[in-house]
Amino acid sequence: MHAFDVLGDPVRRRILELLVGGERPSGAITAIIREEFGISPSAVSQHLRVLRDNGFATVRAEGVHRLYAMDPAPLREIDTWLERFRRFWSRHLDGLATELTRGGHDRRPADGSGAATGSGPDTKERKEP
Amino acid sequence: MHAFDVLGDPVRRRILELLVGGERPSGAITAIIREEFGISPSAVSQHLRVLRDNGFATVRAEGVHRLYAMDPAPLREIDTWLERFRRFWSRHLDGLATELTRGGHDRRPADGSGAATGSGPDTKERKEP
DNA sequence: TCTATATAGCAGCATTGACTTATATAAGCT
DNA sequence: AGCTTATATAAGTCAATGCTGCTATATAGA
Repeated sequence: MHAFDVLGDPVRRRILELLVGGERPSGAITAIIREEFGISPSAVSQHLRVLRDNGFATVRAEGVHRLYAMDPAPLREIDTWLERFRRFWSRHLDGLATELTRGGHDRRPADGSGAATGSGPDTKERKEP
Repeated sequence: MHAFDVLGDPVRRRILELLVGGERPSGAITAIIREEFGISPSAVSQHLRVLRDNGFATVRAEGVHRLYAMDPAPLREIDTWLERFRRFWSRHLDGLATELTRGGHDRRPADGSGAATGSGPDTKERKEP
C-alpha cells in the first residue's frame, strides 16, 4: 500500500493527528475515533494495523496497554515527493505564471520518446509484467 | 474523492509529474502512460477526469487537442496539512527526540475528552449521520 | 485459578475503484 | 458529405478495502 493510500482514509489521518502530541494507548485513540467517526473498536484496530504495517506508527507494550507513537518517515517521503511541485506555490507568484506559460508551448516535443521533465515514473507498482 | 485518494494512484502521480513541465495535450500524456503502465487510452482519459474533477488539472481545447495543465491548489492543501508534522523531520533531529519522549508520557491525559493537540478532525467525510 | 479488561485477528459482506471494450462527439481533411 | 483522428463517456467485470461481529490472547487483580 502506498503512503498516499494510507493517508487517503480520514480515520487514519485523524489518528496521525492525535499522535502528533506524543505516544497514546490504543484505547485512548479508539475512544476518540469511535466518538468522532462512530466506528467499532475493531475497525480502529485495523486502521492502526495499516499505520503500523506501512511505517507510519510504532507500538510498544506497557502492561495491558499498547502505546502508539508516530513514525515520521513516510510523511517525510511524501514531503519529498511534493518538493518538485512546490515551486508552483512558494516563492513569488510571478515565477509561477512564467512557468506555466513558457513550459507549455514550445519546450515539449510531445513525442513521448525522450525522458520527460519528471525524469521517470516515481513508482511502477503496476503493470509492466 | 479526497486529495490523498487522488494521489494514491501511481498513474495519476505520474501524470502530475509530467505536467510539472507545463501544458501537454492528452495524446502526449496518453502515449507516455500507455508505454510506462501498459493501460488503455480510455483508462488514461479516466484518470485525467479524476484529476480534473478534483482540481489537480485544468483543460483547454485547442483544435482537436485538449491541453492539460497542472493546478497546484490541492497539492498545496496537502502541503499545508503536512505542516503540523514537519517539526518531526525538519530542524535539528535533537528536537525530534525531545518531542517524542516528552509529549508521550505526561502531557497526555489520555482520557479522550479534551480536544487533542490536533485541535479536531481534519475531515469528517464519514459517519456522524 | 477465575474473571475482567485491553487489544488483536479473522470471516464474511458491501462498496468502491480501476480496467477493458464498445460507442459517442467533435475537428479537420479530401 | 463522408472519413479519420483525438478524446470522452457508458457499461460491465474483478479485485481491493472498510466495516461489523465473533473469537483469541495476554495482563492484572480477586
